[in-house]
Amino acid sequence: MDPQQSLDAREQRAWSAFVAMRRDLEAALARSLARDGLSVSDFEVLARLVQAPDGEMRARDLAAAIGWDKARLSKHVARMAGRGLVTRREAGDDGRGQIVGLTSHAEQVVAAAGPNHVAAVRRYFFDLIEPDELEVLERVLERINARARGS
Amino acid sequence: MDPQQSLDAREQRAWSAFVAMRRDLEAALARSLARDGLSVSDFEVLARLVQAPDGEMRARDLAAAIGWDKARLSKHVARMAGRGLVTRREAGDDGRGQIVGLTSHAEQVVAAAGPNHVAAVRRYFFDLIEPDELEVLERVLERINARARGS
DNA sequence: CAAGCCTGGTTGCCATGGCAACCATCTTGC
DNA sequence: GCAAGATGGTTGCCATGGCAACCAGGCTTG
Repeated sequence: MDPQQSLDAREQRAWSAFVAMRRDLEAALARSLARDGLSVSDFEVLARLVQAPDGEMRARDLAAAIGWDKARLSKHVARMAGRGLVTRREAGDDGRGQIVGLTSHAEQVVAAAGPNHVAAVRRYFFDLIEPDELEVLERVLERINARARGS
Repeated sequence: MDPQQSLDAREQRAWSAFVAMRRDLEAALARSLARDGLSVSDFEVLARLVQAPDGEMRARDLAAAIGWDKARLSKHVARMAGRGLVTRREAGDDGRGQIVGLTSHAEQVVAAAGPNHVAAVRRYFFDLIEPDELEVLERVLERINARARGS
C-alpha cells in the first residue's frame, strides 16, 4: 500500500530531497525577484526580450523560447502590459502576429533586477556546486530533459 | 544590459537546462498522475496519509511534512474533501486541530496511482542516473536545500 | 479562386498558490 | 486566574497556469 514501495530507502531520500529542492529553490528565487517587483515569469519574459534585437519578439517565438504554451504567454503578456512592462503591436507582415516589446520602464527594472537575480542564482545554486559536480549535473540534466520533452 | 551578464556561457547553458528540467519534468509527472485523476498536490497529500497510522494526520503536521503553508493545505484539503478523497474531523485534545484522513475511495485511488507514479519517477529520473551520479546529486541537493530553506 | 486545413492569439473555465487578515484556542508569565 | 502572546485553521484577494474552444488571417490543392 506504500505508494513508493518500489523505491528503496535511498531512492526515497533522494527523491524527497529533489522535490524539496524544486519547491524551496523556486521559492527562494521568487522572493529574491519579488524584491524588485517581478515574478519569476515576468523575469523569464523580460530576459528574453532584453536579448532580442530592438527588445522585441514575435509572441509565437517568445513562447517557444521560454517553453510556454501560447495561451500562457498571451495572458501573462496582457498582465505585464497592464503594468507597463511591455507593449504589444501587430506584426506588419502577418495579420495574426503580435510583436511584444520592452518599455523603457522595463529596461530600467531589468537593469536593476538582473544583477540581483544573477546573484541569487549564484548564491542558491552555482556557489554550492563544484566544477566536477556541475559536469555531472549537466550530463544528467541533458538526459532528463530529453526524455521529459520527448515522451 | 544582459541580465545574465555575470554568468559565463557554460553557466548559462547549465542554468537553462536546469530551468527546463524543473518545467518539463514537473509537467511529465503531472500528466502521468492526471491519468489516475490526481494532481501532483493531491498525490503529495495522499502519499503522506497512506504512510500515517490509521491513514490520518493532524493538518499542522501534514502541512509540515509536505512543506506547505497552512493556508495552502487548508484549501487543498477542502477541495479534496469535496472530491471524496479525504475526511476532516476535529481533534479531540485541541479545539483548534483538524484531523485529515483518507477515505476508502482514496485508498483505492492511491493503490492504483502509486505504482504508476513510482514507475514515472523511475522512467523520468532514476533510470537516467547512474549510481555514482546519484551520489553527487544527493550531496548537491543537500547543500542547495540547506541554503534555500535556511536563508 | 474557393473549400478546407493550418497557425497564431485570445478567452473562458477551473484548479492552484502566496500572503495577509481574521477568529478561535491554547499557553505563558505574573 | 488572567491578560498578552503564540498556534492552528480558514478565508479573501489576487496572480498563475493548463486546456479546450473559438476566431481571424494564411496556405494548399484541385
